[in-house]
Amino acid sequence: MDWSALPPMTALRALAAYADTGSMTAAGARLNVSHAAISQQIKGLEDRMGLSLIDRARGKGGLTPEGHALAETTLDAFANIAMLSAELTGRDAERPIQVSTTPTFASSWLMPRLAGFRQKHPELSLMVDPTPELREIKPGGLDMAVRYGSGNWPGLEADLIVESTIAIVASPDLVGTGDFESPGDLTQFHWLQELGTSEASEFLSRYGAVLNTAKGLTSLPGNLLLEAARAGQGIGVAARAFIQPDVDSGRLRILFEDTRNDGYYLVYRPGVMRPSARALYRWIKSETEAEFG
Amino acid sequence: MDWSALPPMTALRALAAYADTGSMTAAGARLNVSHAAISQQIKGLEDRMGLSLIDRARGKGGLTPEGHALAETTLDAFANIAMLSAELTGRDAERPIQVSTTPTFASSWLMPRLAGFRQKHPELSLMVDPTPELREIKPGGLDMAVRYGSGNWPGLEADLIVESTIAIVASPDLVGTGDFESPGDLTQFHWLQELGTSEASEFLSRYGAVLNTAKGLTSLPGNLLLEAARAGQGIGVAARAFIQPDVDSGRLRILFEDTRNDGYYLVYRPGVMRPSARALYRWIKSETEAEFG
DNA sequence: TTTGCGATGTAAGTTGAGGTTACATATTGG
DNA sequence: CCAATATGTAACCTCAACTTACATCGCAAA
Repeated sequence: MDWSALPPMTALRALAAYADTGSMTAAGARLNVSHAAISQQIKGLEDRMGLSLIDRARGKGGLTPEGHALAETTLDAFANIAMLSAELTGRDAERPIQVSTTPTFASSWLMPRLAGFRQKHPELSLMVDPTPELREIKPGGLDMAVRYGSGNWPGLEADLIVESTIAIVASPDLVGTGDFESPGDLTQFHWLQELGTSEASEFLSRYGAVLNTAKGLTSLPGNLLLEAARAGQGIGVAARAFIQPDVDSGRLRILFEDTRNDGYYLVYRPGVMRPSARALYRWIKSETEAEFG
Repeated sequence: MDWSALPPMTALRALAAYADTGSMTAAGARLNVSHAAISQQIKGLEDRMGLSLIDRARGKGGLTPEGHALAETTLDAFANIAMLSAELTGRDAERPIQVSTTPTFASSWLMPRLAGFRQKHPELSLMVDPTPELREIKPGGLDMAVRYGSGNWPGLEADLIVESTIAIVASPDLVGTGDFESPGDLTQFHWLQELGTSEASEFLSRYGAVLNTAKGLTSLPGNLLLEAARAGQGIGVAARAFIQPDVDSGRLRILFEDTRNDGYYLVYRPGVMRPSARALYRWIKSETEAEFG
């Protein structure tokens, strides 16, 4: 790392503020300095780098592509630092814990038990975001996420909390009690597909190549899929761990089971976790250990 | 963005240099300041944040977890800025263009045509890195990458350059000329698996669940897979686009073809691209357009 | 066209953050 | 126990980054 290549931070800050506000005067106000300071800083930066950063021809607020790129990168870099430092100093203690989970995990596991966490930590507030895709986990944003997979998320820590294969299930009312040779034999039935979540979608999208002669396919959110399968409306693909009650009671049969033993992981950034998030982390770990471990 | 929450940059720089070198004296030397300056900056930062960043109990170079986290984030943030600014000022004009591609694309498409690029731009130097995993594309590192997928890489631009499905292929000498109902019917043959690259590995890892009763499976790099398949050593999984010659000449038969129409994408960061990289970008686009588009 | 106003550029002077030097105070290995 | 080496602290210094003041520009209303 060549520190001497770094432009002065004050100048970058001025540029970022200018990009953000669209005017020197406003940028000055934002940073609690005069407009002249902004003007001088930006000019100094342009001199130093030997290229123009703001586009003086157009109406106000114009940046050249280079200026825009530099402002973006700067803003991003500074924001990361600001968020982390807010976390470390505890200035964000009251900010809600933010967790993203797959819809299935949220409805099948988390929601039923949330009251227990609330009771244990009444002072903490929590935001649960059940979305298919994993968004970025970073200081100031998501604290952690629950994802289905093999535990390999580059740059992130991942603790296995619930081991579970993927199972192909159906109501006995639909498929009877006989055996099937391969998933291909099930093409005579209607299929239920989960809307793009990590548990089943890849599995299905691959089998889809084989099953595309099927009798049709309904896509619906994960929490409704099991209900539909129980009602005999089709063949469903679901995480094994959350259908045991249905199997025990005979409402669902497991027709095939993936041999790969993936599972639900608690995913988070390496390093220090803020206290409120750590409380949730410990609670999820102990609850799942008590239940599955 | 709350600018007032930002710690002073000089203090962060001092901390990062300390983390990097493991000593105040060395950090001072690195930044061309005295050791006392480092000491004062770090102490000031600790005061301001209200927590200790360096671990004075242990042997030298010790950072607390908080200090470590802050130093990491700072280093990353500064490095991004430094790299971008080097690009913008053209100070890295002579640095080689760095491209990462999948092994298959590198051996089947890029390598045979590289001489053409060298001839057109003799002054540019190029580093091709054929690796399965997509590493981070950022200023100062990778300029662009060629990946197989559906074109959805969050935060990155991706231009489709070669459309291609995934095909299951084999030599007629091995499987004869008859038809097969489903991939499951091929379990009687030996399979050739590509070593964890994006083209075929996910496809295969899913079918693996069905095919795990197979007669065995050989894993080998992508460029050798086709040779082995031609020689009748097993069933192979490969990108459709690069086996046309083999199909035409009768060396390989296509047994199944994925219905999903993914392809090879040229992946890069949004924003300005440095001139040398832009030259390669344009060359790849025009070559692939002439050939496939 | 003139007038007025808001934004930006430039010059000159001021100030405190960030440096220095100097010295005191650990810590370590021979 | 004594160099030798690293870190903490104090007192002072200096210039980068600011301010204020004024010139300039573009534009819209009179």
